Amino acid sequence: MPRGAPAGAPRTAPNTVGLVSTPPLRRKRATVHDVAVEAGVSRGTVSRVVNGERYVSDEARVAIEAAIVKVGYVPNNAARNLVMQRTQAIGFIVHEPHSLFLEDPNIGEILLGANTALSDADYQMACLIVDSERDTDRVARYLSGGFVDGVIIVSARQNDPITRVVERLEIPAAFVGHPPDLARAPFVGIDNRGSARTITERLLGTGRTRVGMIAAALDRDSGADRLAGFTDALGSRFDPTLVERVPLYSYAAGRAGMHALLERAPDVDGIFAASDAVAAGVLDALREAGRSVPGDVGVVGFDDSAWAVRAQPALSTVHQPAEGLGRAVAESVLSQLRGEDQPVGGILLETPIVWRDSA
Amino acid sequence: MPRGAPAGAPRTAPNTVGLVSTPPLRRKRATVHDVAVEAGVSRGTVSRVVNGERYVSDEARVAIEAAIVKVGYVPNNAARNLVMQRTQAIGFIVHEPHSLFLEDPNIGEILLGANTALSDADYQMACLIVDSERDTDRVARYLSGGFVDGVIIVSARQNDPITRVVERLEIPAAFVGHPPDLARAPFVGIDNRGSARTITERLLGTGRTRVGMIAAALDRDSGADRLAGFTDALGSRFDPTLVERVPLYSYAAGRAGMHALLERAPDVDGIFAASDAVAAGVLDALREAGRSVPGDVGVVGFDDSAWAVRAQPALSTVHQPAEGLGRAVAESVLSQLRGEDQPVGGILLETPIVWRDSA
DNA sequence: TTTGCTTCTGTGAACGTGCACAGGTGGGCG
DNA sequence: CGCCCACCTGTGCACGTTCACAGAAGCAAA
Repeated sequence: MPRGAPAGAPRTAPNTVGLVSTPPLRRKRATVHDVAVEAGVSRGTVSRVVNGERYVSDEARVAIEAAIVKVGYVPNNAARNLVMQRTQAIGFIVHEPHSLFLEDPNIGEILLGANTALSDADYQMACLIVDSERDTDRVARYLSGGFVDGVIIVSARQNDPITRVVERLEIPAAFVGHPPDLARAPFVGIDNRGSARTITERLLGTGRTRVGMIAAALDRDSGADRLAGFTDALGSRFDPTLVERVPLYSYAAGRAGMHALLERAPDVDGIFAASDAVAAGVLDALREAGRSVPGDVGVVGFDDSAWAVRAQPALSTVHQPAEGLGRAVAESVLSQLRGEDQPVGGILLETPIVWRDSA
Repeated sequence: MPRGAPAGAPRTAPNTVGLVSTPPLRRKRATVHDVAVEAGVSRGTVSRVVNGERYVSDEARVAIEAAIVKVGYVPNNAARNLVMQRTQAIGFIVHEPHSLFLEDPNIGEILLGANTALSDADYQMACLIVDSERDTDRVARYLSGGFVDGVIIVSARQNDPITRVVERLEIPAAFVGHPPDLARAPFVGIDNRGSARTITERLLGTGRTRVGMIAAALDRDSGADRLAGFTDALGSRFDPTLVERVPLYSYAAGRAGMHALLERAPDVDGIFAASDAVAAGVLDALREAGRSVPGDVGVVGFDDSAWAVRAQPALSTVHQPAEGLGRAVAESVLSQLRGEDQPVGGILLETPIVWRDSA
């Protein structure tokens, strides 16, 4: 990528030197033509230098590079986009209510990671947050309008109308998390099932014998996979009565779920919570029931979010590399744009376990 | 006059009819020219209809509108931006470490609000997160490159180099929070001082006699103003030994600060924490020191973030209309772009007090 | 009839790029 | 010498839009 170096000397007006005072309006930006005149070459040669093509003499190259810094040339994106038939923008689609967008720390980190990768590649990120039905229409129209070259989709639902639009338009796309109804779309994610199995095994390793789970969001692949991993780890010791299902990855759901589970199985001595927020609710429920953690009950969470360090005691949990996910999903879209063929089956990132005080 | 437009018949490819099967590549988007042909008018008239200008006959208008939906015309942004000399993008600059960007709930909400207002006005938002020195250079170069028509700046520091660049380039800009070194820049914010005074008065109204403050981020106007409001409320009763200063609006800083304050003044019975995150740290520190809340000590926070409802007990706090701030700051930039003159002195939004259980 | 004004329409010229193509040089090889 | 090829350069066109301008039609007033 050519980087326009910051201008050194201030430019004088290109037109005739005269007495007419230049009005202090918008000073015009230097174009490739100005650079060509300054360097004594043609537009085409400047273009070749700017885009790093072959077949330019060293003499011309140094003259042009000097001219570029002298006139302070920066390529005009609109003109370039027009002729190249692209927009140099990637849509970042989040299909969540606004409130969850804020409460879920992962989304913010994914956004950050994606933004970093995109801006490194001189792409812009267009945030499209889908909350209401109205938003769905708006985003669908936006996508059809060709305002973006590709899209990143976070937390798509089953039968998501947005996914349909993307599919129909054949826009390069990549998902965070596995979209169940689109087998062929590239995605990045973590091994929810394997990670859940591993941390459950660690929890079992502390000598617990009655280990239960607060399972959440079973309509998502992440929720279902975490439950599956839990089941894997327990093997023949698995007891379905020790699993409490709650709808959302939330503090409130975790607290309510734990109360319900304690009612049913007071002898439980270990809990795998489907997320850190759920685990925070579990901790409070246990405290309200007079159980100590990790003395009476060991608790582990999932995500390694701000909840984890903030909880009391601090949570043992699975670290989710959210920023890395964002970076990876952006790279995937960028790679498609470059016309490279994609790895089948998606990419799974590592999820180290962080062991703290709660188990 | 639409002269015998072949309405109805499907359009064949413009090139020679032959046996060469059209490759299933990118289908070309309809242009203003296609619409003109379809409606039997000229490009200029179509342009006038699209941009809602005067001097178009009703006859032509309906024909063009029908043609637009028929061929599925969407204006090409790159072409429009090229000729209009604009980018239709607004930079959203956050000068914070990545970690704080995530921990501070306000920033996410401000982003959301700004994004809503911007996309309603058909503007794109380009997120520019300044963390390292390297980022500063990158963003400065980006701004100089003319990639945005205006900027929104969140939490600028004193002597911020980014602010300098914006100033020099004379890009339309608006700040969230008052930038101390730029008297003339439009900004939106809240009345930190007044709000701090009000909630401190409420706290005093519960009968507390030894009320202290954990003051944070005194290098920002928000931090300094909150301390000033606290001082205002106490008047002659103000005791400087009851103020503990911490660097950041963070949980950890709040907890450490409260421990330090308790060491110095064990008889404190009320605390105004500079933010909810700080207040959450204060609550934990008090619990660790064996004090009950609100029994022994009343605690109030600031922000009404997710921390507030999540804390135990739930925090009494000042509600910060973060989404509204985002919307307002975006409107300010948009208004400048329209060439309207700006209200001097900035805009302050209302900050209702939310009274919960912690005081 | 001429003149002037308003309303409406079409046309050519930008805007700043990238790319295809033509053309020019010089050297190696038959 | 003639030919081909690799290297280098300049020119014209296209991308899709907006805008300024010219011009036509209709009408009212001189």
